[in-house]
Amino acid sequence: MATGRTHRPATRSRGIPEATVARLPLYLRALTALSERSVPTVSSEELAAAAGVNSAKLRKDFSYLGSYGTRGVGYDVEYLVYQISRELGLTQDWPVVIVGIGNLGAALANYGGFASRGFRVAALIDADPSMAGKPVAGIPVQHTDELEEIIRENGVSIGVIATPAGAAQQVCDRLVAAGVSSILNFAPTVLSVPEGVDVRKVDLSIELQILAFHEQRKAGEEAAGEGADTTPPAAPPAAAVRRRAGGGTEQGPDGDVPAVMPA
Amino acid sequence: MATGRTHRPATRSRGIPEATVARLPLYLRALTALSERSVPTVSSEELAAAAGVNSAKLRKDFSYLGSYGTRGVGYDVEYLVYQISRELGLTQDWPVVIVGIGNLGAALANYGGFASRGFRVAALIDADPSMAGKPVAGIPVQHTDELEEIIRENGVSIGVIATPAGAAQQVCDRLVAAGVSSILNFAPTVLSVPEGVDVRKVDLSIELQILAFHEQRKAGEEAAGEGADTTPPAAPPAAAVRRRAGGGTEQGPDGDVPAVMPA
DNA sequence: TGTTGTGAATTCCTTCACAGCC
DNA sequence: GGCTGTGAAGGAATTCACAACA
Repeated sequence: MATGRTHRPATRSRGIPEATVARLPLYLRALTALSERSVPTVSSEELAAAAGVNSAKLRKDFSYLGSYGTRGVGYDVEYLVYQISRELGLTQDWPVVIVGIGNLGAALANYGGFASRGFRVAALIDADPSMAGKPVAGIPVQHTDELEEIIRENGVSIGVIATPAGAAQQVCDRLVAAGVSSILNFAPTVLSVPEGVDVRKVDLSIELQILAFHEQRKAGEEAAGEGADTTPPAAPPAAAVRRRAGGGTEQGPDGDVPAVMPA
Repeated sequence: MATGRTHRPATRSRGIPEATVARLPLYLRALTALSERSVPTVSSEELAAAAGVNSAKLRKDFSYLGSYGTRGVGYDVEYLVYQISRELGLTQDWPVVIVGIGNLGAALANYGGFASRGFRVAALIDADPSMAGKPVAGIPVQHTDELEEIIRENGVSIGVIATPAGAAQQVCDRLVAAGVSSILNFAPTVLSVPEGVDVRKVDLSIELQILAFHEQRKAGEEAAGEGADTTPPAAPPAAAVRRRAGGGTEQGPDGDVPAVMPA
C-alpha cells in the first residue's frame, strides 16, 4: 500500500508488523474518544468493537507493543493512548508541507485532524504565481520557487503531494532533494524515490474501482445463483473498449492530470 | 482496508484474491498510459515496473483472470485493458452520489478521473440549505431531504461520504436504506453497515500517522545504530500526553468532526 | 471470575523457479 | 531465446484456544 518504487520488502519495522502499524491509528482514535468520555479502562472486546476489528487481532497487535493490559480488567485508556502515541511518533511535532493547493490541497489545509495529532502545516506551496500570498486556511500560499528554502528552514520531513499527476514526480524529486523522506501522494502516479524514502498513496479512483468490482459481483450472484460457473462470455480478442459514461467531465482517457485531485 | 463492521472474512470474491483486485486498477492505469502511446504489447517485466510491483506478482495476478498473454511476446495492451476493465466492472456505468459538499466533497466532484472510468456523479448532496441549487463542478447541489429520491431515481448503488464525522453514520444509514450497497467513506469514523454492504475507507490522518511511525524509526536508527535494543524508556504509568503542535487549527482533542475532511 | 497474552493452527499473500509454449 | 503461466516453497497476517494471572 505504500512505497512507490523502492521495493522495500515489507520490513517488520522494529519488530512491529506493518499490518499492526496500520491499525494503531484506528485504536488510537477509538481510545481518544473513550478518553474524552472519561472512560478509565476498556476491554479488548469493547475496544475492538469500537475500532471495527476483532478482539484477538487487537490483543495480538498490542502484544507487539508490550504488556500494557491487566488480566481480568482490561487496558488503562490514558496509558494506552500515551503508549500508542509514542510508538507512532505522535508525541513529537511533525511539520508538513502541502504542495498543490487546488480543491484538494485546500481541503487538506483546512483539515483539523492534522493539528490534533502532532502534524503542523508548515507551508502551502503552489506553482501558480497568482495564488502566492493568498491565504488558505489562514496560511499564505507560497510559490514553488521557495520550496527548498521552506523545507530546510522548517525542518520538514513529511510532504503531501496534491498536484496534478503530471507535476507529481518533479515535485517529489525536489522534495526529496531538499530533505523530505516521507511522502503522502494524492496524485495518480507511481512515484520513483530513492532508497530510504517512504511513499504512501491515497488514490480515490482505485477505491471506487474496487467497490465497483464487488458491486458487480453482488449483482452477478443475484442474477445467476443456479448452476455452472461464472466465467464471463469470452471477449473480443483485441478490441479495446472505452468507457461509456454518461455526462461528466472528460480530459483524456487516462493520463488524468486532473484539475487537482487524487486518482 | 474496507468493510466497516460486517466482519466479512475477506472473501476471495469469485476466486480472485482481494490483494489482486486491489492491484488491478494500478495495472489498468499503467496499461491505459501505454495504450495512449500506442504501445501494442508489453512484457510482465515492463508493465510491473510501470505499476510499481514485481513481475512475478503481476503474472500471478493476471493468471487469476485467465491466460491473456503470449509466451515469448508479452501481453496485448488493448486486450488487457479490456479484460481488466470488464473484470472490475468498469465497462458499465456507475452512478455515484457524493454526500457532504465541503472542501473535500467539492474536490471530489471536480475530479476528472471519475468520469474517465465509468463513474458518473449523479448528484451532490449537502445538509446545508444555503448550498441547495448552487452548482459545484457544474452540478447543482441538492438538499439531504431529497437523498432517498435521488438514490432511487438514478439507481445509485455507490455512495461517497464526505461529511463531518458526526453525520457520517446517519448518512450511511439513509444511503443503505435507500438501496446503496457500496460506500466510500472519507469521514473519520467506523461505519456500521448490515451484511452485504461494502465499505471502504480513506483516512488521511491514518496515512500520515503511518508515515510518522516510519519517519521516527529512521531517525532512531540514525541516532542509535550501535549496541543494545531499541526498547523505549518505560513511560509514565498513567499520564496522557497531548500533542504539542505549534500553530494550526484546533477543534477538540480528537472527536474530530472536522469542518469537512477525512480523518 | 474475567480478561489478557501468546503459542499453535490456519489462511492468505508473495516469491521462487522452471516447465511449457511462441 | 524469450516470456508467460503456475506448482511449490516461504513468509506474513489472522484466528483459535487456552494457560496465566490480577
